[in-house]
Amino acid sequence: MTVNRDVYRQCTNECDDAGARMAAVDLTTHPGHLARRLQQAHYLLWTTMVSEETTSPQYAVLNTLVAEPGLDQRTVGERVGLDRSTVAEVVGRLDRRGLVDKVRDPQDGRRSLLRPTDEGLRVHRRLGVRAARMNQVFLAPLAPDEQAVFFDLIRRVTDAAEGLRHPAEPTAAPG
Amino acid sequence: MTVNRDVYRQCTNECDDAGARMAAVDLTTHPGHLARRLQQAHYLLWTTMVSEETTSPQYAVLNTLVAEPGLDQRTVGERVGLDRSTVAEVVGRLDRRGLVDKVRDPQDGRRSLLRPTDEGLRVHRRLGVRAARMNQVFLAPLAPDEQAVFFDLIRRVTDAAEGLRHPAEPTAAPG
DNA sequence: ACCAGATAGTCAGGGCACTGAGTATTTCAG
DNA sequence: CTGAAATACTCAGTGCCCTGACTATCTGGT
Repeated sequence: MTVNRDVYRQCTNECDDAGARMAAVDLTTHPGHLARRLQQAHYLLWTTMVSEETTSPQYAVLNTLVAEPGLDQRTVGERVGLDRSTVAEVVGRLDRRGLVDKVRDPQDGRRSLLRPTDEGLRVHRRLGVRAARMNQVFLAPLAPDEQAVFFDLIRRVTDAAEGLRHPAEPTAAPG
Repeated sequence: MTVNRDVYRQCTNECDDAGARMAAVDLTTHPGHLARRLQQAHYLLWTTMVSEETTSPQYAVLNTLVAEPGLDQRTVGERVGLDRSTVAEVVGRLDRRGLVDKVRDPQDGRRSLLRPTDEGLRVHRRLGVRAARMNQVFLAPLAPDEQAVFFDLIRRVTDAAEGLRHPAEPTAAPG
């Protein structure tokens, strides 16, 4: 009765009635928005429960180098899911703080070979304990079986999306 | 037989055998790492399928202003989950591109009141369609019931983590 | 009317993340 | 052996994201 299409057309700026609202979307059904919120929530918890100076990506890089000392930057990026530029920044910070050792590969002058220093190993060990604790708190709202589902669903979505970027690795000739 | 503890202690830098590996963790069991990967995967898909110039956070802000024109920055940040500084940046960009209108509140000189421009409404409408398509692609690896679980789990973890930051809003005196 | 505290926004600074251009090095075809 | 392509890295530019310090404004108690 009171609200018809003409009113809807007019009220662009003045009123904030059902007309304007109808055009908007519920962000809580947008996975990207949820992913960002999740990531932020984690960031916050990390800085309070794990470390203020060593960030989660830095720990990821350090962890990779503990697992496989002597990796070059490109491979590290592959392992943790970062592009060359970002890896360079993160490694640069770790290097400046004396947590990793960065040397030119004598065999291949393009590469920088990375390995954790003793201090890097110590930091890695210390943060590992704290990170485990933080993960427990972070995942506390989920039952154990839900946590498994949580991991599975996120991994599947992420892997599929990344697959869209790197279509058909040349393992064999496509049909 | 071949590998014992002594070897483990020595090989800090030279070899990358089981000893070093044992100290490292599997990042795929770290929710924070998965969250970051998920967010990046989404970012990538957004820029290719939705828009190169308007980012997902920008769309989130725009969408909020379409739903509730006349909001101030602080409230927008509350809605989309961003702090004041980030909101200021995002709004600044939207303003510079003429997608939102930013005026001083005559009633309260501290506030900036925001509303989408006509161009902002057009962009919002166009991106909404594309975003919906993108979400379908993004969530395609999950069955419909899994998608519901996906949303539910992420929301619960995120809400709980944010609850840790804002403990006990003063709605009533705690026990 | 006044001043202390709360509130909204800005700014500086640090870190993550990407693209695209440019450099150095290696590799491989001819 | 030589030049083109591939590769590893760096650098510039843009944008998101936070904290902490600062400014301007408003509010409430005296």
